[in-house]
Amino acid sequence: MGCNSMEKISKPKQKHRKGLWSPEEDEKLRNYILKHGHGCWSSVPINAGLQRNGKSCRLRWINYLRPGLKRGMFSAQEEETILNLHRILGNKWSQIAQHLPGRTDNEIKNFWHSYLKKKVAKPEEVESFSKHQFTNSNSNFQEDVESPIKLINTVSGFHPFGNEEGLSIESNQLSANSQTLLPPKILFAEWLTIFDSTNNNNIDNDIFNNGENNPQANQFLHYNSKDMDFTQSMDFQGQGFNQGLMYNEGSCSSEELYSGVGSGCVFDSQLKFEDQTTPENEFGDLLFSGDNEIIPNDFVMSNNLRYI
DNA sequence: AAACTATACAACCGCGTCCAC
DNA sequence: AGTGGACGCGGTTGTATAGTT
Repeated sequence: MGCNSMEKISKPKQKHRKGLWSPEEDEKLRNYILKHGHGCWSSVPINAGLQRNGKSCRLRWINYLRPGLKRGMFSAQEEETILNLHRILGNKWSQIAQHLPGRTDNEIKNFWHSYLKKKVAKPEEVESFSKHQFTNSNSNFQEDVESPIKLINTVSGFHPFGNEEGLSIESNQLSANSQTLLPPKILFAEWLTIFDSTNNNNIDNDIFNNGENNPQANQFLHYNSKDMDFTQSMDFQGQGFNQGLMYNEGSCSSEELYSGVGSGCVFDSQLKFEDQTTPENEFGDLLFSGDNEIIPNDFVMSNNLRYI
């Protein structure tokens, strides 16, 4: 899956290093992926000159090296988001992480085990929180909540469907199929840097032109970042679509993107939507709601997926 | 100062799923 | 249809550091 035959061949057996990553290893991995993309993870350590297995490289990249990650303390809002989503979804850390831009599932999981779990275990400490969030705090939340989408909106400020009336889910469906609660998951089939809104340079233009004239840009077009989803890269807090889609604010040149130091980058891609019983077009409306039309109006619909 | 304990978080492991062959 | 490899997820372990005795 995801590896072509050329990438699968000639993998020498070697003893893989384990344990903490050194700064040198981080540097090798970062440089390699920013330059070539990860492609087939099992080939990454070989090509990058690392004595690790592909799985370890993938984890290190996703949880630590990937651009756009937040570090440091969780905010009160993030904490509330995790608590509420955990009530609905349980230990679905990856799904919870989709609502927390810049946070990884591993980070959220650790935060839960080290802090939130204990907090929830002490009812007096969460009582005020529960009363604040839900009008009827003395009974089962899953039976009381009137709209799961409203809940998600409340806790994360995220309005995936434009209006909550667009989705009606009976409350007793919550535990039966928590998948239906999620906003449409949008995956980057290919992670592309498109442009620096203030500084169109040659690389950017070449990328615009599908990398035809620039090998480096062409390589970049093959960057496979299907790990990223749109909720992690889009800023829903009100900034324009022409800025801050990846890092929430500002913009960055492609050099900054390559080096991972930019304060904000704009992505476009062959965006792929996972339709999770959402009404059609409503999320599309959201994507069109900015000053700049970033999504061409040519959705390709299938049973389960929406492609742009 | 040393030993011990608690905590946070990075990383590993096993399993389920997907996909190419 | 069966098989094997790769990926992604969640549970668990390992390790570094801070705090306490």
